[in-house]
Amino acid sequence: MDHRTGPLIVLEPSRLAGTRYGNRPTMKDVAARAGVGLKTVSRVVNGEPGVTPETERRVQDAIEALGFRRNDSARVLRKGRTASIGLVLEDLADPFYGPLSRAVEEVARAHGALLINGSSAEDPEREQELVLALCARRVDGLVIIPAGDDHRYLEPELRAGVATVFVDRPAGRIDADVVLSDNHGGARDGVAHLIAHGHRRIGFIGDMPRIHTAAERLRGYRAAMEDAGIPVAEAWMSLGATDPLRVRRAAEEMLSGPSPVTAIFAGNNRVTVTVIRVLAEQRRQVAFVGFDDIELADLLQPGVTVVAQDAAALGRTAVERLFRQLDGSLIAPEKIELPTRLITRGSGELPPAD
Amino acid sequence: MDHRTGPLIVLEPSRLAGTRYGNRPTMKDVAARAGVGLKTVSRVVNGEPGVTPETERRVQDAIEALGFRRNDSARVLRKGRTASIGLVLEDLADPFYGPLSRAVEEVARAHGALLINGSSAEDPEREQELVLALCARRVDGLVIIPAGDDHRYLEPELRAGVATVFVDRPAGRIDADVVLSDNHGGARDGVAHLIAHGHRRIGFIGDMPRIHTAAERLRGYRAAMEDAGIPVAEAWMSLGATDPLRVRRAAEEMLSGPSPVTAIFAGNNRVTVTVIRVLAEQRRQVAFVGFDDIELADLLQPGVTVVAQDAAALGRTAVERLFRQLDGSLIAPEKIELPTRLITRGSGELPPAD
DNA sequence: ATGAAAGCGCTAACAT
DNA sequence: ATGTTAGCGCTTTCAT
Repeated sequence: MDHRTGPLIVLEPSRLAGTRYGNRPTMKDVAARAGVGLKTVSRVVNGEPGVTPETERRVQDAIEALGFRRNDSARVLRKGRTASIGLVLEDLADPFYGPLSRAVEEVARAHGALLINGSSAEDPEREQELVLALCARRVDGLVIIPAGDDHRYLEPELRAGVATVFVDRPAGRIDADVVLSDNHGGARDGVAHLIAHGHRRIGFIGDMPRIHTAAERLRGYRAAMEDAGIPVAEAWMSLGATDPLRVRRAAEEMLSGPSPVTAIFAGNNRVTVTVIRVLAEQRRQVAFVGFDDIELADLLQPGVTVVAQDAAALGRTAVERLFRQLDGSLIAPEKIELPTRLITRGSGELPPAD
Repeated sequence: MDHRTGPLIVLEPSRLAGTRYGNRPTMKDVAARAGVGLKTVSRVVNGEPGVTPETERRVQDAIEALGFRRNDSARVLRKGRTASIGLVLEDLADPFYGPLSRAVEEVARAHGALLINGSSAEDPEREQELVLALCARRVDGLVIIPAGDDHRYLEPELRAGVATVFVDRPAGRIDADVVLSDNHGGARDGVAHLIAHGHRRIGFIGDMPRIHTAAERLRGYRAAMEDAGIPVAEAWMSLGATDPLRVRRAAEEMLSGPSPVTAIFAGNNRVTVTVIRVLAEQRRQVAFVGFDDIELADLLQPGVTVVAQDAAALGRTAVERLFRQLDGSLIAPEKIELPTRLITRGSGELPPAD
């Protein structure tokens, strides 16, 4: 993927045929009906002073009679601010992003801004497409959970003043605000927890290695193993897509053979749900720790020990920083790392089976 | 809440100070730099024919040199279509809405439209605020999971041609497209399932009665009981907020006393997670069926029997209908009801404890 | 207190 | 093949 401006027509109205706004009334229409000037209508609509109560009433009546609603497209064009921010994430349906989106929306709302939301489906080109479409709409700011690792295409936008914060994963090849979880430390703690409970043959199953969080968590795994002086076998590590088939195969492989792993560390919540299914089918007890908390983790037998990150805090921190960029109270880009928390529920405290 | 036009300033840019677009280059700037006319730039940017390759290259170079990005606000103002649709739901963080949002986004994307997303937090006023803000931005269409029960405030918008589809719950006091699950039938089937397994004292815990789905599911419960000739005690039914404390108390009450319920039917996924926790603490085995499927329901002991609805299909059906409204191939509003599916996993097949 | 005129950046319609 | 003009609906500026 290059970062040329390229064909600018990213998202086209396509089949959206039809009449312009279905002939909506404008301020001009309201003015005519109320027998006042256009500017007076504008004053009333925007609650500006300088209108007698009597005039105001006439205008309000006209507004209601016509079903007038201010056209914010025109307003935005004139004012230069859209009061909207864009959120680009990987998949709206992933439960990890639910609380994050909500946190972003809440803060945006508090600042009077709307949220435009899009999924990259973990595809760097689609991420770029989306981000540029949002920029074309002149969103005031962007919260990006990046799929790609080269964001130089954003340089003109940053220069033009689009507030931008990257979340969950760092920006690539540009200098920008970033809010992350302590992926390395969290994974290291989780694996160290397994080691402390007597495990030495520990498997790691994670997402695709090009994803920053996956790579960092793997590093954390390696660090914990090295700290304990345990040499890591290649067969204990499996990175790749998080679809159930791939993960299942990876887990089953680690659990078979002459010296199977006695514990598994899962790199994210999608991996966790599949690994737990596989472990439930095993005769032998296998210890487990997963990155990301999941709903009902406490009710499974055994309870699922996890390294939890605070998705809502990630979103909140990011968007708060974004609005501070917008009001000019922020100078240099920064990297913020939020701590993770080990929650012990049973699965991570099982002893080795052999 | 009235449905007057009211103060139109719903979401204001507030503290979003700053310069207009940070002085972004316009087509005029590009034209000047490339030494061509404004319209030629427009042609290049929009991939229209009638530009020699040589001229096109000059324009492209100028675009890159200046970091130009078309201002879609201006474009929208001229064209009358925003190529965006609004999705108003209850809570972005509720796992039920994840797949629904994603389905809406996917179809929107296929039609070249962006998604603007907002949560009503189950507050009718906030719903109206959001919807009207979206209308002011001239979204081409709205997908609404309504919190309120009076949508007459939308009449001017509908007349103006804003495509609108209600999902999960019906529209109130206006004639509009609606896509629902078969809440009544699903609940009736779920409760009948419990009855078939020998239960007679069955509790129902649901969401607030003013929410359509909650009321319908309660009706389904009553229907099943009546079909079986079982008189329903008031103490067996509890409707209210879905916060864990309220639900816990309701469940514990039904399970205590001289003749406790032997089975519980939960009205939605939020209720389910709490009731399952309560049941896990009971000495006695209590049968359970919940409305909405939940992740890992198959791995709990016993597996959780549910009446599943297809959230993605709800979203997809709704937004597809919306685009058919937009391209004019739709005439009268319709009510579409999608079937639910009973998934037996164990908890619903337990016999009565007494 | 009210209004007229200019112009935000783009596209449509019409020249050349 | 390319450019000119008008105007989308609003806000800004400046008169009255």
